[in-house]
Amino acid sequence: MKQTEQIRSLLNRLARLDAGEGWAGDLNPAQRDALDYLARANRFSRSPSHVAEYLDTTRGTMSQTLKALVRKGYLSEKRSIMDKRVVSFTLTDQGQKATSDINIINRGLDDLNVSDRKDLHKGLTDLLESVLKKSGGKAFGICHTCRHFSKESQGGFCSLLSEPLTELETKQICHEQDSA
Amino acid sequence: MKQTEQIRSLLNRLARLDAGEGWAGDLNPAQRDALDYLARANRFSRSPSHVAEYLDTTRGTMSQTLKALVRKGYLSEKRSIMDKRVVSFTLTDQGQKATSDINIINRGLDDLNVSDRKDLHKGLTDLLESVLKKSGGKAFGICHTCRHFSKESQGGFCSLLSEPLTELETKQICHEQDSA
DNA sequence: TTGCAATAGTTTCGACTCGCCACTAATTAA
DNA sequence: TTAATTAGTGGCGAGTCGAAACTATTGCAA
Repeated sequence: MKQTEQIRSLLNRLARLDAGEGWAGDLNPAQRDALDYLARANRFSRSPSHVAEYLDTTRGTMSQTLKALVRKGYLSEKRSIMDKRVVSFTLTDQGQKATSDINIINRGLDDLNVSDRKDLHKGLTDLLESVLKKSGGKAFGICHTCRHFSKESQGGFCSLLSEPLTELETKQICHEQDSA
Repeated sequence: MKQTEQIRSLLNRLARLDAGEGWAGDLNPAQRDALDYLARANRFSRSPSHVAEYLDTTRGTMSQTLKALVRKGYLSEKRSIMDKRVVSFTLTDQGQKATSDINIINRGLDDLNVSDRKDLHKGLTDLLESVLKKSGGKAFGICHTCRHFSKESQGGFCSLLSEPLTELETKQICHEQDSA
């Protein structure tokens, strides 16, 4: 068996072990993935389309998942005033609380030493980058690593959207992020 | 965001990108995962229970998935004579053909250099080992790395099952595998 | 300005996974 | 010879999945 196939197999198996724990509470893995994304995305990146693209699924499927999360009280929904087609989601207190769970992958990573963990992080980051390049997918990187970002005394500024950014926002995921 | 959370997130995102491709043909990701496992498992490790445990799901769910794979012509089913409760699956020609697909993760890995790929492989292997230790899961490792295995001129021998093994079988996954 | 294409989101469809639980049949232990 | 265990199946309700049809809004261009 080729090494690349082994790596792919390991990746999938670890993700399945993670998903097996994703059923905690009344959430399923897909709902948990969506909630985790929304907890880390900035205010320009919280629409059904963005979550769908990040999680590599369709808008239709994601619409259902988000509807379930709203119904269960994890998210609240708001229509944009600027563009009345756009919807944006925010985590409720219950949603915030649900994102801080410790799971089996985190506990497993505690056993690795600092250097190995750093290597693993870099390896996965590099792999994701090359996969996204080949598939044409967006990076969904962190705001302050973007070529449209400029730092200011308090937070920063996005030259693409012409918007000032709070300190917190500069550390969140942006769907427009494009590495400097 | 903590580094362990970032790693978990990367793992899940890569697995989702892989799963997105898993819909190739008339198979869905769960069916493809089961088929991939069966293609690599030895003759003692091809029952619904084994696939279910490997993929961290229930026997009930797996029973359905395997039934779908038989119906679609990817697997054939055989009841054991020794223990009439036991069922074992074998890949048909169509099943064999379906396992050799190249996918986006493999293509992405081609961009990494040999050393980084080796590090990634080791990092994921170590992580899986420590996760399995914490969750009490079985390793499902390769036969010839097992403490019950002894090498012979042609293939080997399993002292646990008291069975001679062909050369090919010593390189397959065994549900009884326990590292030497 | 009207008229049409593009975009954002929703809904419905059929196939299927998922955990859970109840069930049957076969095997093993007491 | 019961009783417990093990292997597998089947059904339930919730929900994911891609695909496709649909509404509403926005943007663009003639």
